[in-house]
Formats: sequence, structure tokens, C-alpha cells
Amino acid sequence: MVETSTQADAPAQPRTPLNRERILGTAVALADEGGVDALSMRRIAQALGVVPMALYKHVANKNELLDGMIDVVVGEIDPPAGHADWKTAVRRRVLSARRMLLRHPWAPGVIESRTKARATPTPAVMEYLDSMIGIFRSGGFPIDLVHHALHVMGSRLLGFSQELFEDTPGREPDPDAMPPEEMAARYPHLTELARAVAHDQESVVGSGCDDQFEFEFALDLTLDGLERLRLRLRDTP
Amino acid sequence: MVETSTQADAPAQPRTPLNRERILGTAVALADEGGVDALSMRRIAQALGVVPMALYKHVANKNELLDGMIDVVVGEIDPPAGHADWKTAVRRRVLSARRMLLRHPWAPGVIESRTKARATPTPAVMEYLDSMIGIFRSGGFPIDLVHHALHVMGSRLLGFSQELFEDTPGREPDPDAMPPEEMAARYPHLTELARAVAHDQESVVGSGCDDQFEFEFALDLTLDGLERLRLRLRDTP
DNA sequence: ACCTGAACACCGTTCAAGT
DNA sequence: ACCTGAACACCGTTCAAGT
Repeated sequence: MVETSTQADAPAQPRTPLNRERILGTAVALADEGGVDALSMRRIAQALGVVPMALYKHVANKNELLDGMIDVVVGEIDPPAGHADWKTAVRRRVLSARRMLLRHPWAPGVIESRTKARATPTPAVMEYLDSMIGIFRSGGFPIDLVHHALHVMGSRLLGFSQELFEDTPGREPDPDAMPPEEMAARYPHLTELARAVAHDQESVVGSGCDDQFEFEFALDLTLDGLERLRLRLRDTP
Repeated sequence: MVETSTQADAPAQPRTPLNRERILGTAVALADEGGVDALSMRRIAQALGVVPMALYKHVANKNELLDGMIDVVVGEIDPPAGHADWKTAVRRRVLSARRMLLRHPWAPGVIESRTKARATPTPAVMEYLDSMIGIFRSGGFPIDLVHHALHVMGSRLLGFSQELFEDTPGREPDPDAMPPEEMAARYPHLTELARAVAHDQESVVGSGCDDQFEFEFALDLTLDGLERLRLRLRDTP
């Protein structure tokens, strides 16, 4: 059933050599079709017509493969439109992210679980968030309000809701983590936000934000919006 | 916390007989400790000091066990406070749900994936949503606005964001599904909502709501709230 | 009629034998 | 030095042998 490069019924086999890109593309397609539960190293290999072990020369393990899949699909989100007002720009970008998530329904779950397992979101997610923060900043939002805004947007940003930058107390620093100066250069808006939040939280141990406060802030903004809507609808029926 | 039967050679006496409740309690505790990935039938059995196959007399399979775990933790959410205004009542209930989710971080993912796999959410989830709709209705929300409100609340209701009642076109009706009249008696508010939505969508095939419209409605309400906040902050610094 | 150990078909990954 | 088949330690669930 699994055709090897024998001369029998299969044509000349390695016309397209295996590489990371092809592996990720096949993995994304398989997850789109059958969900992430049906995705296995063995199945990817089978779809590519190679032996399972061949994958391990291009991806370290399955987790690293999932990280690569995340960056593939997040890379499909349209870049920000340069010259629109902040609300239009955010709206377009979020709707583009939603279209991506409709194509790849497995993505929110994978992004969430991988972000929880890693110390930091994957590079493409970082870039997406950084440019989203940039839109708010250009639109005149003070940095603290941008922080609230991200929590308010919540699951509408990437389809899930858990906090992306959660403090995990018992975690030793990653030996090959990105040095702070490179971080600041690559993700200037995220860095600015992180510094502002850390400053606000000076008294608290750790640099995480006050999740309870942010949750209630977003909840109350939502409830106030609904109350305003209810009153408007009642007064103008 | 989780007791293992220590001695293999000691004659095992069933001091506490196995039942569904004990199995679910142990499963929830194991998931709380090690996450849902570390949860296996074999491990639950080991924690209870029984052979894996013994579980299958009380739960049909692992999916049914996950459904039971959902109902256990959703049952931990405080019931609605009877005599508060709608905003206070919703706020309290959602904050109670959040406390539950902090105790059981695996719950959103399991609820979401099981709801997707089943035709309908589990009974406890149905009851939670029904009573939440009831709060809005008592607070003077027209039924259509309640529908929007649930979409706006989104992930804040149960920690995840995908639609709970998604149309899955190719699904044969469950033979032992609840009859409509029992449905209407058990979940009156949900039924009212479903009827209103179906009426609005008369022209469209299927009874699902317009997800794209609801997404944009919620997104715009959020963005408007943020803009109002920005202006207020700018004018009163 | 009941209980359960062995077995089946999977999985990610290691490892050493073969080239 | 490379490649890869076999093996390991898991998994959910079936099934038939033993009681």
C-alpha cells in the first residue's frame, strides 16, 4: 500500500526532494481535512510517500512541526492596510484573521496549547500582535489603553481567549531565547507594551499583568455596550 | 491527592465500590494536575486502584467520560442570584464561571471539542446557557438582542469562542435525541432563542444564525467601546 | 453471567543495525 | 556518515478465555 521507490507501479520517486516547507504544507492540508487529532507523523509521511523517520531530518519533533504550522497559517493573515484610520485597520485585520481561522479551524486550539507549552508565542504570532499594537498606537491610543484593548479584543484576535503571556512561575529561562535587544528591534510595539505593564506592576512580583483586573475591565466594557444598546432599542422601537 | 493502591500483594478489598461519580472526580483531579493530555483511561484506573477495563462498566468510552467531566465542572458555577439587576447578575455569574475555569484550565478546550463532536452541548452547558439567557430576558432584553449579546460575550461565557450551535450539514439526527417538547420544557429560554433565530433566518436553508453578521456585530460593538474610551481619555487627561 | 488479561491497531520517538 | 526498520513505551478499545 505504501509505495516505495521500487520500479513496479510508481514513477520515479524523489522528483521533489523532501523539505520543511513541503512537510508543513502537507501537515496543514491534512489538519484542514481531518482535524488535528487525525494528524500524525506517520500519516504525514504516508501522504508524502516517505518513511516516517524521514520527517525528523527537517523537523525536530511533532511540537516543532506544530509551531511551524502555526507560522504558516498566521502568515496568511493580510498585513495591515497602511493608511486607514485605526478602527478600519483593526477591523480589516481581524476579519482577515477570521477568514484564516475559518480555513483552518484547528488553528486556535493549536496556537493556544503551543503558546502555553512554550515560553513565548511563535514568531509569526509575535509579529501579528506587534503590528496590531502598532495600529492602535498610530491611532492615538496611550500604551496602557492598548493593553486593555488587547484584552478586550480577546478571542477575536486569534480565535481563542486564554492569555498569551501568562506567568509560568516554575520555568527555567530558555538557553537559546532571543536576547532583549533583538526582541526590542523585532517587536518594538510589544516591547513598549511589556515595559509599560511591568512598570505598572512594579509592586507585584513577576512582570505579568493583572489578569483579574483585565478580565473585569473587558467584561464591564462589554456589559456597558450591551446596556447602551438595550436602552437605545427601547427608546427607539 | 490521588490515592493509588499501594500494595500489589495485599488482598484488594472494595472498601469504596467503583461508581461513575468517583471515576469522574478522579478524572477531573488528574486533569487539574497534569492537563488533559496526561489523562488516560489507564491512568484513571491506576489512580483508583482498579484494572482499566473496570471503568467501562460505568462510562461507555472516553468521550462519554469527558462529557461527564464537563458536567461536573460546569455544575460548579454559582447559580444566578435571584434579585439583582441584569448587569450585576450576569457579571457575578461570568466571574463565577471564570473562577471555575481557573480551577480547571483544561475545561474550555474539552467543552469546545466535545461540543463540536456532539450534535448539542452537554446538559449542564445547556442549562448554564439557558439560565444566562433567562437573566437577559428578565432584564428587558428583546430576544434578538439576547442573541447578539451571547455572541458579544463570546469567550467570556465559558472561556472559548467557537460557536456552540454550529450547523454541521452532514449529520444524521441522533436516534435518542431529546424530543422537542422536553427540550422546550427543560430549556425554555434556549428554545425561545432558537425559534426567534430560525424565524429571522427563514430564507436561509438550515436554522443556524448568520455567524459572519454576529462576528462583525460583536467586533463593532467592541471597537466602538474602545473608541469611546480613547476619546474620553484624550479629553480628560 | 460476569470479570479481566491478552490482544489489536494505533501513536511519537529512540536506537542500532545495515549500507 | 548516512538511512531506516525494528523496537519501545504509550494509547483506547475489543474480545474471548477463564471463572
